[in-house]
Amino acid sequence: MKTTDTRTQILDTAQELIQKVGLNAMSYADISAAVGIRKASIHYHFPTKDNLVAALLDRHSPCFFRFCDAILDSPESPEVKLRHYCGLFEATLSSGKQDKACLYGMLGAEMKTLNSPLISQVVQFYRDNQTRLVQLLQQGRETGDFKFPGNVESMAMVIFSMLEGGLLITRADGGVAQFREMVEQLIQVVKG
Amino acid sequence: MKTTDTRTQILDTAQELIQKVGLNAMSYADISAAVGIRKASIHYHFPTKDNLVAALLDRHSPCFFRFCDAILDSPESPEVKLRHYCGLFEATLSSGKQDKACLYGMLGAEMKTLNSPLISQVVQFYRDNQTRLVQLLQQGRETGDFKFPGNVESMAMVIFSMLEGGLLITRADGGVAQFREMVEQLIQVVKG
DNA sequence: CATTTTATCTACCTACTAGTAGATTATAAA
DNA sequence: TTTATAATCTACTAGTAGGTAGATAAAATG
Repeated sequence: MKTTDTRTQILDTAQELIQKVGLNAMSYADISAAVGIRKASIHYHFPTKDNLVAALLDRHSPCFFRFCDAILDSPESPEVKLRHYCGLFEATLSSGKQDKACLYGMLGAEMKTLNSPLISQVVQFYRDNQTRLVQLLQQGRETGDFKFPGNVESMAMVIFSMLEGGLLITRADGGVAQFREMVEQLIQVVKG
Repeated sequence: MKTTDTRTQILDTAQELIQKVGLNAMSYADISAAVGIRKASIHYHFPTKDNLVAALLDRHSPCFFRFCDAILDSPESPEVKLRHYCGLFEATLSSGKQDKACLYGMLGAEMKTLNSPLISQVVQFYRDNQTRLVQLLQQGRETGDFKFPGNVESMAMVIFSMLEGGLLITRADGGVAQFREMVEQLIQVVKG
């Protein structure tokens, strides 16, 4: 019955706020109110906002790709793997009050207000996803499950852009049902 | 050689700033500095920030869909029309220092900090695009130019999400070249 | 020319931002 | 028990946010 340590509570709260309203609209005062400690205590754990966000991404990225690679390394068919991969994004949207978008999607929109270390972390996330998708599409082509024209790299971009954009758009209108429909359409297209 | 009127200059500057850094990171002071007038003068033209953004969207949306409908009503083939439609998005990315994303994409990310009249305007833009895309895809299917599985509505969502997400992602990494490659891949897929 | 309207200005307000200094409490080690 | 460390607090700073009051200048109107 031990309570989560403060540092983790701060990170959890910050992440939720960023996914909801964005980094620029989230303040230490907001976190303070949500966690139930004073602003200065947050500065004790994370001296600057940049420290906080960097720590957030350092924590999130390995976690996401652990899930991701578990899917890729599973004995399922490429189609099922792709479905599960897209499910990682859907999970973001369907969690809570359905008001959260992808953490890196939000930061991508606010990219020009970030300083370079953070930008690199965000860009790296995009590239790492691209790599995984290329791998998965290649696999599907070899097994004959996937039949689509063009090259796997371009197709991976199509898919990743669609997932990131789809989260933002269906959050605004249509919700998780629309998102699912969109993913299903994508899979039909990839199967050819 | 007449100079653009102040109101227009304010709107132009605000739009550019929002597309670059987002609404929450843009201030009246920023606009003031760029246009070369005092903050209070901006408040004369647009009493509140909400007024400004509403005016911005009121101006932008008709303009965008005039372009959009000109493409749809042209005598070109569906494939060429789709290419031109995607070109409207590419134009945003390739303009200026290649640091601008879609106006409505940025506002979509910041949606939860907007108040409802603005939210409606953003959502309407998404729906209006969806409508146009459905129309275009239907047309292409009838002429036999487009051959893709599933229904046109879902495919329209795939395309629009990809365009919005693609702008954000390629702005961060890859630039307009990557964006073009992604669009080309999409068109191959739609042609079947 | 006199008056009104439009547009801009200076100077300010209140609320909030990230961040700091230093006192205080709790925990753990000696 | 004493001492050091870790974590929290109160109270503050300087800067910026959106927004307002009221003076002033410029343009149009009678």
